[in-house]
Amino acid sequence: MILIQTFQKFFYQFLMLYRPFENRLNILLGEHGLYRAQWTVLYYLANFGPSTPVELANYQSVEKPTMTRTIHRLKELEYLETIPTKDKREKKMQLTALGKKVYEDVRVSIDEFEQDILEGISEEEQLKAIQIMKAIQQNILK
Amino acid sequence: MILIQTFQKFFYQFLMLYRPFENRLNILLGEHGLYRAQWTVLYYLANFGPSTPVELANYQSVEKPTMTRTIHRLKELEYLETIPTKDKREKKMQLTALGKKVYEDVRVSIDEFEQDILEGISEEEQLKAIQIMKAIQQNILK
DNA sequence: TGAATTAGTTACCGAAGCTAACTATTTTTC
DNA sequence: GAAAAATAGTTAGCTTCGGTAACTAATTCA
Repeated sequence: MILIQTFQKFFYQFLMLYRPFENRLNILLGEHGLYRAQWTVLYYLANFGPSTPVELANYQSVEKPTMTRTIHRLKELEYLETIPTKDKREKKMQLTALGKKVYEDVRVSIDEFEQDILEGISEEEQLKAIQIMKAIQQNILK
Repeated sequence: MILIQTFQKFFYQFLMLYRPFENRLNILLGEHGLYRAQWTVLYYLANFGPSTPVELANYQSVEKPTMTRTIHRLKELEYLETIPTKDKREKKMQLTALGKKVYEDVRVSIDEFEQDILEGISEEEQLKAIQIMKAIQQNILK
């Protein structure tokens, strides 16, 4: 008789939630010509202000070349622009006016989607879950 | 003044946890010559018993061709075998003895990893989080 | 029994990870 | 202050793992 342990179930459920979430997210973003990786960059810049590729890459746990590519696509779309800094190696990025507008537009659809699938989960529960996920993330990164 | 709403934070944190988790998982699995997609199939068969590719694909929210490929790789490794059924279209899969052994071996490493990164999260909190993730998954799939 | 459905496959494409190796700056060290 | 080390970013090339379209073989339905 095999007993599935709680911690095993936890991560299995985590993976099982990720796939359908990303699927629906990509369909939604696709309507605006965007993908998940691009969206997370827009989100970061909109909420945390101008950043360099290295900051973005570290924050999102991807390698620099991955971030370079994502940023170049967003630049082609003219959603991002570089702002000069003292350090000439750095390329600090910020949203253009167009980028901000697109972010706000997409935000409306995503809000609707996210609120919809959080149906039945109280704000208190959401906050608790955020706290747990943050703690795990920190355990992984430390 | 912009206020980030709780539901936005929830999914942002969800995505932020996924990347480093998958990174570490893939490194761990890599030591055993496996990848995430393969691992989730082994997990399913070990815990839920023999299944068809369609069952696996539906359960994991991927398309049939994606599952075909993952299964073929696991078959090349001789971790899976087909068991005959009445319906000759079906290819019901189960773990071979080798597959079971590999699953158990990898399970030990993964257990250690998962318990490690759940440090500080009580079982009660884990159960609550599982329940929340399941509810969201069902909201997405319905 | 003929039509529709279902299981599985093949071929092909794309997003988004990765490493290795490079250039151009900046910082550190002696 | 010059040489060495470190850091930011890029390019090239690879892999995993998603997807769709189109197909065959078997089963179910009308």
